[in-house]
Formats: sequence, structure tokens, C-alpha cells
Amino acid sequence: MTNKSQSVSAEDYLKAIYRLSHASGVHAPTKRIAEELAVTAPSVTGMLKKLESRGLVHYSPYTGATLSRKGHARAMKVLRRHRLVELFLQKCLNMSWDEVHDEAEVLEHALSDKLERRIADWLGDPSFDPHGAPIPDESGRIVERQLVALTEIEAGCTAVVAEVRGNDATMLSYFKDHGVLPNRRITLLDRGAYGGSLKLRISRKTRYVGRDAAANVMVEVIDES
Amino acid sequence: MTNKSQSVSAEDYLKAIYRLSHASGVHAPTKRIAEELAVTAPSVTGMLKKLESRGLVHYSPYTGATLSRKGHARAMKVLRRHRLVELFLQKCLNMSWDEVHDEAEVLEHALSDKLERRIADWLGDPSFDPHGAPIPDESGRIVERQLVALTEIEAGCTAVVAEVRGNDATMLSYFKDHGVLPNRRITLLDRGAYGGSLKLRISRKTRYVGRDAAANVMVEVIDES
DNA sequence: TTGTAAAATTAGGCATAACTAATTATATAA
DNA sequence: TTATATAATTAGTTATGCCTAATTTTACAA
Repeated sequence: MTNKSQSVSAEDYLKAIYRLSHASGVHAPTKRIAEELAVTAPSVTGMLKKLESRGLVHYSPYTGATLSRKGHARAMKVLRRHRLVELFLQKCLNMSWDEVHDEAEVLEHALSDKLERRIADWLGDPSFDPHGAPIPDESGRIVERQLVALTEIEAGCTAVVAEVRGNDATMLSYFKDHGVLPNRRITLLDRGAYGGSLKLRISRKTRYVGRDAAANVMVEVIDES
Repeated sequence: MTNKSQSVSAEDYLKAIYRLSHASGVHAPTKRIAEELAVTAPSVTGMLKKLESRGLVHYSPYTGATLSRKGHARAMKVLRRHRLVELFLQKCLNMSWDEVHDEAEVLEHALSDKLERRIADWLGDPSFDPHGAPIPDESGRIVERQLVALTEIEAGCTAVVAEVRGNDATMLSYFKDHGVLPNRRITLLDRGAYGGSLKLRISRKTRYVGRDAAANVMVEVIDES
């Protein structure tokens, strides 16, 4: 009985606040939360007050919200389920990496603790999902890495793709077709080709990737030459 | 876009009405639906009117409801998902037959068409779930069988367990321990042992099963001797 | 410093799906 | 046939979680 069950909505808010405040360390603003969840700003204000009263967030009017310890734990639990499900759907049921996100978005709210455990066992307690995102462990701890966006590295650098962010199936499908996948080695040949595309070398092939898309590709530089 | 998505509640009502009206062929009464779903009678009246207005049930005040063609199709879809999930959890993730029902009760509402298909493929398009209940096919057709409850057969009869009904985990666990499982052969030795128990022979062992529990065991008689 | 635009909030509603209390219908027994 | 118990309904309330419209706060630029 350790878990009071949260509503689907509340879990989605916690995830959104995590995404928005984690990297920056600052409060997630109402408007950004509204955009993430495709709801209006007043809906967010209302929910933040509710979450505050349940001890899940720290809320300052006109500033935004951050997760409380309890809210963070809850967000990690949902994130863990999401990413375990993504990997499971790919490994067990042969779904492709551009399909798994939407399924996981629903299933993350429907898993019991027991089922979560069985899936983690089946997968061998993995640390990363199909997009290279780290999977929180059972106590909510997550691997922190120093990653840079592909758009931020210098021409001539060679890097390894660590994580591909963003949930747009079309974009993910495009990346898959172009070999932009976690653990692939990439050399950035030219940062400004065609006024807005990056020219890359992946698996002995030359590829062009738009700047907007490339901003979602997080890499670890292995050779500055 | 063929499926307007139904609420979890609506799907649960359709399932309950199916359970209550299918065998008997008559209307499912308000009170029985309320019991099945653990809600009050006024809640049922209200929901039946809503389902009627969406064309999912035929509702006669003071009589009850039956499923419309559309409601029946929807109920079969949910039932198919429920039973596929039960079997999948057992076969793929090693959950025992007394654990799978509660999980499926939630997941049946969270599966996409695509995921349903993948699971069915993984399982090889099965016809029965772990409890021996038939799984509707994609067009909603279901295998109809002539089954009798274990409590209805004569002493001396030998029968094969076809289906174990009821969702109580304790009862299912009990049946598992006593070998009362689909496809097992049973001989009914005595209908009135201990004033209320059935004396059975299963796998060369003698077992006693209470009348209430035995009413959930549906069999096909293979030998009247 | 003040005006304006953006962001956030309050106020007031709506739909869903539950509830209780009160009333009405139906079926059964005297 | 009538009294009564059971079942079902209506009426009115509640909690979620969303919405729009109006107002207030904040931040930035002239």
C-alpha cells in the first residue's frame, strides 16, 4: 500500500514539469506546461494548485512549479515505466522505434508494480530505452550524462549518438532511415550546407540532416580533430 | 478512424451487460449490472441512458438493457483484448493464471489496435485464454460450446475441464493447486461428500472441491458410465 | 518612469461519472 | 385485491479536469 494511485492527468503533469525543470533547474512556467500537455494555461494553474496540495510540486504563482521529492519520485516511476514499455515493445513485439512512444504514453499509466517488475526482468534490467534515453532504476535514480546536441559541435568532430529526443514518429522514422541511431558513430562534415542542413558521414555514407531535426540528436564527442 | 474511442467506464458496462445477458438471452437488470461494477443503481440507470443515446445498448426502463449490434461488437473487442492480454502475460511474462485477470482488467482499455495485433501474432492467434475462455476473433466471432457446470453432472461421469470461470485469485490459485485446469480430465466420484463437497479424481489423485467453487468449473462430459 | 505585451490568474461553465435521498413501478404474498 | 418488499427511477450534489472570458501581474522597452 505504499503508492496512493495518481490520476493519469496528474502523472502527465509531473512528467511535463520534470522535462521542463530538470535540465535548467528552474521552475517550469505555466505556459510551457500548457504547451507540453496541449491544455490551456488556466487548466495548468488549477492543476498545479491541486498537485501542490497533494505535496507533489512546489508552486509559486506567476513563477511556475518544480517537483517535490515525492513528485520527483512519482515522475521517475512513470518515466521508468514509459521507457521499459518502449524497449519491451521493440524487443519482444518487434515494434519500430517510431511506433513505441505513443503506445508507451498510454501503457505507462496502466502498469502495476508487479508487471513493471516482470517486464524489467524480461529485459534484463536495462539502462536505456530504444531512443537512448536512460531508464530510472527502481529507486528512481537515473544515469546522468554530459551530452551535446549535434548542432553544437564543430565541423570535423566525430561523435557517437547517445540519445535521440523528440516524439514525432515522422522524424524518428527519418532518422532510422538515415542511420542516426544510438551508438552510431557520426562525423560532422559541414555545419552550414544548404543554409540550414548539417552534412554528416554515417557508416561510410554522406547524409544531410536539417538543423531543427539535428537539435534533437544528443551526442558524445569522441574526436575533436 | 473507424473506432470512436469509448471511455473505460462505458467499456466496463458493455462487458457487464454482455456477461449478464449473453447466456440467458434476456435483458441485464440494473441491479445486477450495479453489482458487477460495484456502483449504485442510479449510476447504472444514468449510464444506460447514455449508452442508449450512443447506440450501444437497447434500454427498457424497469426491465434492463441488452447490447445493440454495435455495443456487442465493442464488447467483443474489449473481451478479445482482455483474454489476449491474459494469455500473453502468462506465456511471455510468466504470470500465473490467478494474477493475470486483474492486470488484464486495466490493460484491456489501454491497447491500441496495432498492439492488439502484435500480441495476437506473438501468441499465434490463439482461441482460448488461460482459463479456457474463448477469445473472440478480429471480427468479434466467438467459439460457442455446450458446457455444463461440474455441479450438474452425475456421479461416475468423466469429463474434461473446458473453462474455469470467476475472477477470484484465491479460488483460481486453489484450483491450480488441485489440478483443476483446462483440458484436465476429471472423474466425479461423489456429488455429496461432506454435505457440500464434490469428490473428484484428477491425475490419479482424489480431491474435494466445494460446491460453490465447483459451479465455476465448466466441463464437457466424455464418458457417462 | 511609464506604457505595453506577454504570461498568469480568477471567475464562471461544462461534461463525465460517481454518489445519496426521495419517489415511483413492479412483483409477490396474504 | 390489496399490502408490502424489491427494484428502478428521478432529483440534486460532488469531484475531476477541462474550457472561455475577463482581470491582474510581470517584464521589457521607450
